[in-house]
Formats: sequence, structure tokens, C-alpha cells
Amino acid sequence: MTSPSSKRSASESISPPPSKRKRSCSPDSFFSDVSESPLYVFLVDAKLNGETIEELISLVDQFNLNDTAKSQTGVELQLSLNAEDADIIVTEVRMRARLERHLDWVTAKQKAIVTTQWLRDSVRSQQLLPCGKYAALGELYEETVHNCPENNCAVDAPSKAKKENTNIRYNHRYACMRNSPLNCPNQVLIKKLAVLRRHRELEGLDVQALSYERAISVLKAFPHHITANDVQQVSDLPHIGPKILSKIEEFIQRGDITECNDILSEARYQSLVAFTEIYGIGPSTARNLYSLGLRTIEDLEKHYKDKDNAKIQATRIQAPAKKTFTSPTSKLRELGLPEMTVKEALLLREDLNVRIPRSEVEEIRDVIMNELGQIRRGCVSMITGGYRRGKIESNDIDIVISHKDLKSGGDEVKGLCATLVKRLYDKGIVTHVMHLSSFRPHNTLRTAHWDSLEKALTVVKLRDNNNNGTGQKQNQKHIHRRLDLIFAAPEVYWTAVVGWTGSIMFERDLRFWAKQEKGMRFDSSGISRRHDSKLYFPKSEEEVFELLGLEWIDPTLRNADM
DNA sequence: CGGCATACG
DNA sequence: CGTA
DNA sequence: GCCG
Repeated sequence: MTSPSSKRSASESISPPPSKRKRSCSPDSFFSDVSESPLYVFLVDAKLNGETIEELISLVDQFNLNDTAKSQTGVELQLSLNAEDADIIVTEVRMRARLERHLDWVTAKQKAIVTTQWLRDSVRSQQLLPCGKYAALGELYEETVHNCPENNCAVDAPSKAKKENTNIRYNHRYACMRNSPLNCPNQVLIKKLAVLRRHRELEGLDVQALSYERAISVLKAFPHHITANDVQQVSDLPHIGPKILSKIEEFIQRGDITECNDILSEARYQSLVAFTEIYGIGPSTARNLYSLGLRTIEDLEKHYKDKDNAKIQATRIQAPAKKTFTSPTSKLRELGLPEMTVKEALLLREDLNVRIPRSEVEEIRDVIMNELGQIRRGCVSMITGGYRRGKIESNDIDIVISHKDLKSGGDEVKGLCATLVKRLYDKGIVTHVMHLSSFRPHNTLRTAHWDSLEKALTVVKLRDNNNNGTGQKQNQKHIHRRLDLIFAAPEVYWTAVVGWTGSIMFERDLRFWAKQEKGMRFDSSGISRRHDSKLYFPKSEEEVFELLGLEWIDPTLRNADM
């Protein structure tokens, strides 16, 4: 999968202007007579095995033998021997560099470049389908749509000089192949769809919630404001099906979505949203509390008043008496750290819902790393999460920590997580520890993973050292902040960085892509091959992407969530 | 019609 | 189930 | 709810 020879750079090179082979749009083509000039199809054999090639060739024959198909489209298909003379390029290649080994970029831009699925579906449906959904390269999406034989008679005249083609990777099926900026031209629409998504999630309709999440993610990468003219293009996007498209159409027409307003006015929705803002209360618990008749945060406070030592996990209403959960208490208790209770989560709620400016994220990082420096030398760290994706304000702070020494570093960081957290707690910097994991003992049964990651989910509050001796209470500068510390062995540092940079949808699709298309397993503590569990240790973030066969995407373009 | 990320407590 |  |  490495490309040794053709390391041609991104510059457009040499080749003469390719013969502009434009299909005729003469009125003749509208009659059911098959036009004299066939539609030329070029198969890029890269990544196709012999069996697939045979299949594709026989599909072409099948199309030509099908009278319905021929009369509906008015063309025959003809395999082309070179890309230049073709109208449409069929390929399984998904990346520019790889494609450029088979045809030059200037030519590519004048063709419709589609996946093999386009051919399959076109033949099956006996017509030439729109290319948008089948564009093989996101980078050439516009060109593919424009050069698609299906529409090149219809939409030629008003071809507005489309220039804003710099953010072209937006139509891929996987979020990890799209450029998703922090803010996009369709934020208003997305915000309304997010209400539908949240509603499905709160009501336990996880699968529908996921669909909305994906649709939102796709729209997040869409490069321009959607108007009535774009409906076709939008419906061609992946993960936009009939249901969600109809919502989008409603929004285009009315500037609003009825179901969204209905949901927002539901008392139940409002309560569930409020409940789940408390750390440790998710959709299921929220619904249970609601069914007990509780409606407001005040109701919750009253409800938890007596049993104020209730652990957050104990909030379940219908205890499934069968399973006796082993108390997840042990680790914290060992270190003399108090557990998180609902009561405390309620007290923290206000603070934790306040966004954290970048400067304070850095301030906290500095304090933490200063403390760490006093117990271990040679540690390295990176702030990941929303901060790294460029957010002006973060919900929490994620710091990935490792050691600069690739060889001895694993031992250097082993156990460090608990040690550091204990120290920070004793100093009053860490006020709460919601979760603390240590190195798992090597599991000989499931050898796919080994011990490599420690993490602590904490709450911190920095001291306000603004005392001028009078002891007067000034405005408290610092409030409680959520801080996640992730300790990674040096070999998996970059994997952890990618894994903790997000966004969530980006991560899910990274793993999904790795599984579906690469037979790999990705988790923040390692990358491995699925069939033999061979492990990989990328030495930079770029190498992580390369290993997974992905183009590197800048962290600020990984904002695939709302 | 099955699958949808993955792991841990 | 909740969290990342 | 959408995809393969």
C-alpha cells in the first residue's frame, strides 16, 4: 500500500491540455434512438481483483444487451482503453496520489470519477445514475457531478464559475475523510437537526440518533449555504436519506422545522435535557427520574437530599436484582480519594457548565505539568480534545501525557497517573476524581491488547492567588473544571493523541473505516491488524493516518460534530 | 436485512 | 448504564 | 434512519 515510485508532488505538471472530449447535447440525444457515439468508460484496475474486473466488464455487456437501459439512456457503454478518451472513470481508488498513477490530474478534473458501485447501480436500475453519490474522490466531487453523463445536457448553461473548490472533501461516507470546520455555512439548520437528534437520544432511540448524528456530520462539512438550488446535491450526500432530506427541505422552504419546535416545547424534553446535564446521569436514568414525577433540578436536589451519599452509579431505578455489580469503588478507596456522589455532581453542575477559555486551558496545563515535572523528568504532553480542534472555549480539558524516551518511557510513566492525581488531590488542585484506571495486567487470553494506557477523569480548581493580604473575598477567578489526564506508553503516544483529539464522530468513523476498509483495529491505545493482531507504532500523527490509508486532516478540520 | 466504535468501571 |  |  506504499507508493514507492510515483511520489509526484501536488503540483500540476507537464501534460498537454487533454483533448476535450465533450458529449454532444444536440436534440438528437433526446430521442430514444441510441446515439451514434457511445459513452466511454475507463476502468482503473488498481485495487480491483480479477474477479471484480470481470464483473464490471460483464455489467457493461449486460447494460448494452438491455433494451430498456439503452432506450432510456440513449447510449451504449463502451470500455475505453485510456482515461483521456473516456467520459467516465470507474475506480476503487479514493486518493489523489494513488489515482495520479493512472491518469493525470488535469484529465481527471474533466471527467466524472465514480466508484464501481455507480456501474453496478446504474446497470441494475437501467439508467445512468447521478454521480454525486458515487464520487470516488471528495476532492473531485464538483467536477464529477458536473461531468456526469447523466446531467451534462441539462446543467451546462448556468454553470456558475464555481471557485470555492478548496474545501472539496465533503462528500465522503466517513467523517475521517471529510474536512469539517468548527463552524460551517449551515449552522442554523444543523442546530435544529441536533434537537431532533437529542430528542431521539433522550428517548432511547439510539439508532435514529446515530443517523441524525451522521447527517449532521455530513452537513457540517458541506461547503456552502444550502438553498433550494442545492436540494439535488444535498440528497446526493451520504447519510442523507428520505426522512432527513424532507426535514432539510422543510427548513429551506420555511426556515424552520416543525418537529423541532414541537420537541423544544415538550416539558418532558426540557426535563430530560436538564437532568442529563448532571455528570453521571444519562438518558436512561433521566427517564427513570422523570417517571418518578421529578421535573426540575430542584426536584432532584430534594430527591437526593436524604440519601446524599448515593453514588452516581446507584441512580438506577429498577435495580436488575440479578446482577450484583462489583463495587467500582476499589481504586479510589485504595488511594483515599472520595467517590463521586449525586449530591456533589449537583453542586458541580453550575461550574461545569461554564465554558473554558483557551487561556485557562493552557494555564491549567501549565500547573499540571509543573507538578508532574516535580515527580518525573522527561515527560511530554499535548492538549487534545476541543482545544486542539480550535475551539475558542472548551467543555473540558484533555491532556495526553507520555515520555520522551521511547525505550524506557513505558516504565517511566507506569503508575504515574495515580501518583500524580494523588499529589494534585493532596495539594487541593484536584477536587474530585470520577474515574481512575491503572495499567491492566497483561491479558493472556485476548492478546490483541496489552497494557498501555492509564487515565484519570477529574475535577480541578486552581487557587486564586490574588490575595493582597487583606483576605478580602475578591471575585473568584477560578471555578471547577473537568480535567482528563491520559497517560500513554511512548509507542502509542500518537495513537492516543489522535484518539483523544476527536471529534466523537470523527473517532467513530476512524474506527469504522479501519475495520471496514482496512481490516484494522483502532483504539486510543493502539492500532492493530484484525486477523493477526499485529501491532503498529506510528511515530507521528501523520503516520497514524498513513497507516490507516487516510489523508491527514488538520485537527481544526475534525469538527465532525455539532 | 444486519450493522452501526470501542473500552472500562 | 454512563463516560470518553 | 441510512447504508451496503
